[in-house]
Amino acid sequence: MIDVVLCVPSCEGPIRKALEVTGVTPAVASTGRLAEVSALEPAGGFAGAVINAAGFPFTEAMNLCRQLRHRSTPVGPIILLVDHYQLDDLTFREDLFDDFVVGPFDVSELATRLRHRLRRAGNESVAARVVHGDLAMNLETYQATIAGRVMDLTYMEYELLRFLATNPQRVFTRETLLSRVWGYEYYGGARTVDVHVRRLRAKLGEEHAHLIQTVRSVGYRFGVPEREGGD
Amino acid sequence: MIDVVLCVPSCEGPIRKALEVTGVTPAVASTGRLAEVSALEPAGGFAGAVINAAGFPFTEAMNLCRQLRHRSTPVGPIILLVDHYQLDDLTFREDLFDDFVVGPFDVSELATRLRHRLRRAGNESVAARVVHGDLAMNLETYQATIAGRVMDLTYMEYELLRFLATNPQRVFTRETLLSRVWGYEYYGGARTVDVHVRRLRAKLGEEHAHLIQTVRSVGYRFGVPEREGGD
DNA sequence: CGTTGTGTTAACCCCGTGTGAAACTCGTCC
DNA sequence: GGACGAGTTTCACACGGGGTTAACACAACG
Repeated sequence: MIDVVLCVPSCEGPIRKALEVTGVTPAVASTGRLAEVSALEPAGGFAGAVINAAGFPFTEAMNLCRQLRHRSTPVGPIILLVDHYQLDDLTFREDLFDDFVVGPFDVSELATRLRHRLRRAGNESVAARVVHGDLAMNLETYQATIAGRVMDLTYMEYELLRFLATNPQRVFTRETLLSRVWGYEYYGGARTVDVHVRRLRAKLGEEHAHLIQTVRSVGYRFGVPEREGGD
Repeated sequence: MIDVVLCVPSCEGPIRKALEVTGVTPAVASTGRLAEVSALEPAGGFAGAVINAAGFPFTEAMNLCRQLRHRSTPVGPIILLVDHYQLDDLTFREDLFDDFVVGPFDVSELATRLRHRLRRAGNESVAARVVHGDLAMNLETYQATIAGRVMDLTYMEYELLRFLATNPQRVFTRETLLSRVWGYEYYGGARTVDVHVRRLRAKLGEEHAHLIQTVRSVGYRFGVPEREGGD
């Protein structure tokens, strides 16, 4: 399951970067009205919220915090982005938020705080992922699932599939794959790639084997087959 | 009653100012040895701790955090002072501290965080137990049980198992484990991890040995090898 | 002193990986 | 259309390197 973090009123620059690094998906609510927020909410609720009180009337931000806290389905940790001059306003409002960052916002600090709060809230599944159709690869657990079934991949198989899946629809020659997946100074036969593709297709299973397509006399491509000539 | 906050290794400049503003009394421990710390402790225990990891060997600071957390009379919130380049080192150590400030240290931010954590203290508690399947670890008494049976773990075994169990499903390289569990940079000796894993597996017993899985040419992972949240 | 915990070294074992050859498929040329 | 060849799939096997294991060295502690 992918964690969704509420962002108000926007998710630009360092904020988006920090969310990416942490491995969570932003849901942007520009106004911060409860109705708008609720419409964005995933089934399991938000994993957390990042509220930029610096680009927002401060009392509105506080109201939003209060409302989020009082909902029936509770939101995860609330992180406030504030300017330095707003620090005093936080006093006696400690219960409305869980952490805060002082601008100018730094990507690593923001990411560290996000991770800190999410993990302290018992959220284990903060992890970078590659998801493409029925295929999901968790980069931190080294596990890949196809249509929910765990694939038991070896190291090289995993690396190859990861490379292909992170560049869907693109065709790679065997030489490119060898240099990018195996290493730049790898010296070996091009047949190696074929065999690994074959093993991957076998583990993907009959119905998903076509996810890796052969482009004759060129190389291999990952993704659902497209119509020829449309690309 | 006056709140006393432990300060390591010193309490100068903005730190002292922030403590004054917040209205708490500092107790300075220059070395951070547990004996020195205990001598300073007031009857009711420390209200919190401010540990300057920037002016301190980082792993020593982490060890101090760990020891403070494991004491019978618990310390209040632990706030870490770090330099920007140390942010990455905080990952996977989220349980050891409650908040942090990135240098150069600003008086108002530090004071705000102190106040925030002190007022929130009691509301949130660090899990004193780690439970994962048949494994239960009591972080205060250093006891671990597997399927009800007490495991007689040594310090390092316990720390390694705790680290793995608090980050289930995630794969760690031997280097990461060495730096995060052992705490210092290691020269050679990656086999050390293997041996400790082997000893842990032996103490887990035949039927639970698989709780620590080997991910070939990557590292080790804790957890049941079942399907993950892929859908 | 013995005991216990911890890290190192080296032998052993096994799995993943790469390779060559055979079988097969597809496109092309006569 | 059939023959041919280039490209691809499939298979079996050998090798090497990573992992496991046991035994040892050494420090800390009583």
